[in-house]
Amino acid sequence: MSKVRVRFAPSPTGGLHLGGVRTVLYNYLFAKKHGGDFIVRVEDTDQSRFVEGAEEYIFDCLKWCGIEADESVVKGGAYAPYRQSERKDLYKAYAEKLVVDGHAYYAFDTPEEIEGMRVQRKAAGSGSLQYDAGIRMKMNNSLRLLPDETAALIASGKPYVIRIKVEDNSSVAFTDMIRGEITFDTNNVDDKVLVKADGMPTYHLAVVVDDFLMKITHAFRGEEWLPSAPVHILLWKHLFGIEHMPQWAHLPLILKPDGNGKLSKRDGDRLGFPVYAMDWTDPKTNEVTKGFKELGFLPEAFLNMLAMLGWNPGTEQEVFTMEEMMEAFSMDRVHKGGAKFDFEKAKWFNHQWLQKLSVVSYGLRVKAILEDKGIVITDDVYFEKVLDLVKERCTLLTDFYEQAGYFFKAPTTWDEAAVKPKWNESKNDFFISFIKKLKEEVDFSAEKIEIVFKELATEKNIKPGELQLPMRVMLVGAKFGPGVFEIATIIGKHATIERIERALDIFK
RNA sequence: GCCGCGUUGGUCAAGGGGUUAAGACGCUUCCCUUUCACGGAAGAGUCACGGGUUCGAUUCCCGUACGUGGUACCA
Repeated sequence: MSKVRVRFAPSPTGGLHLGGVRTVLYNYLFAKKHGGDFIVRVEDTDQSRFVEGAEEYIFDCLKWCGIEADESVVKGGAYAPYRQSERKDLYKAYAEKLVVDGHAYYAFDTPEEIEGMRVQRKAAGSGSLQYDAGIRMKMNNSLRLLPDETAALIASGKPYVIRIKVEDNSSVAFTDMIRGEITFDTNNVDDKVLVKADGMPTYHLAVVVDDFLMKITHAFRGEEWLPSAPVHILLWKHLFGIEHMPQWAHLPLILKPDGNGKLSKRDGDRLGFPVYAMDWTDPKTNEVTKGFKELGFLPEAFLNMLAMLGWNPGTEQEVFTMEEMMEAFSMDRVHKGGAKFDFEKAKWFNHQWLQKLSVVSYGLRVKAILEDKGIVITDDVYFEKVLDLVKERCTLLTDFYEQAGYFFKAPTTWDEAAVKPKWNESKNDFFISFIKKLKEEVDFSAEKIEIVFKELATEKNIKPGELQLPMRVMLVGAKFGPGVFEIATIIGKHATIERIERALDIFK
């Protein structure tokens, strides 16, 4: 068997959606598992939808995911160029060949004429509104026109498209790696446009030509392409021979968590979770759409979560490294049905991965986030102590700031509602005495502080429990976080005393 | 409308003619913790429906329902 070659073929029209990343992943896993090549080909044949910066953004996302293409517009390769707009002239020749062989034809119909045909067919009660065998001999195309007329029309500069001629009363079948045998009746397949009036190929022609030229062996794409598969198969048959066609797999869709339908960017905005891999700024409106990266996801967790959304190894393992995924992945274990996206589960994956991270790696990532918030780490020993204590409390990288911010900045607001209602003179006394004792204390370990605290509480005849919450609020500002005495020992004697004194002013 | 694809707890899912129908997320309760998380334990919750085939169907077949995708000179 020839070397496995797969491709991801995005259109540079905006942010990179979850489903797109998953398609990348499955392609990549499959390629690497079989020692093959992963190619990224940019499908920019629709100039009207082209968005500035989208292509670069897609590659940034891949980079963040740690996925590098073996061949692409940035990397180059033996089959360059990898941008379809730069391959424009190539496609036309294949379409012309199809015309010569009788598998395609020139069509001069204007959009209005086509629309008119649809209205008429509908009025006549036809089930089909397609441009197909049932109607094409009534349309303005080279099938109906005399050769001279066609030639004259083309020579006159009349805009035209090239359409595939789909034979009726036939069937086309192929084997999908996920779904098995799929058959289509050609009566339901219309004469799709292959070359547009502007000379650009449509997706249908371009994928087939490029997959052939780039020697693609396996083609994986979203399920939304299934209905147009017969067109592609027919093209393969007419142009290159069905035996050279790649093996297809149509991946299940990722659905919105609530209600019905495919997950869209709008669902993320509405339900408060990201849909794009990274922040995407629309160049026209400057509107920013949140990405998983900026929200505090680890790429490993993001990919892991995506892998499990539609694929399952059949074991109980859920947390996978890229290497483990490559090992375990197989296309026949990909689900047929779409899966609803669950942000809670996504966060669970991130938590798992965060805990797997080494202190060094965790620290590096967290530092960057803190710096964005204006906290610069100067004391690494101190930082590591904090990290060790707070590490497991974070689900997202960005949680670290709220979970540990008080280690770097004294609180400026306090949860007074949690303290004041039960605050009294004797508690105030306790803390004043406590400060005194702390000042004398040389051993400022958590254990020692706790002993001092509890002894003093007993002496003053107050339950330690009633004092711990106020103490926590004094040090943290709120009622969360690790053990109070551990916090105290880390921030140190000076800061502990200072924070208690400060809060005492507020509480009284 | 027409065509394609799909349907195991709320969600992701394993399984597959005879099982107490895995596991995970979420949820509830308890333990840990005089905070909040984490962690540990327990619990509730399911084979869309109707016909076949079969000794037996959640599993196979056929319908129905529902969902989803396509039906563009978009990808």
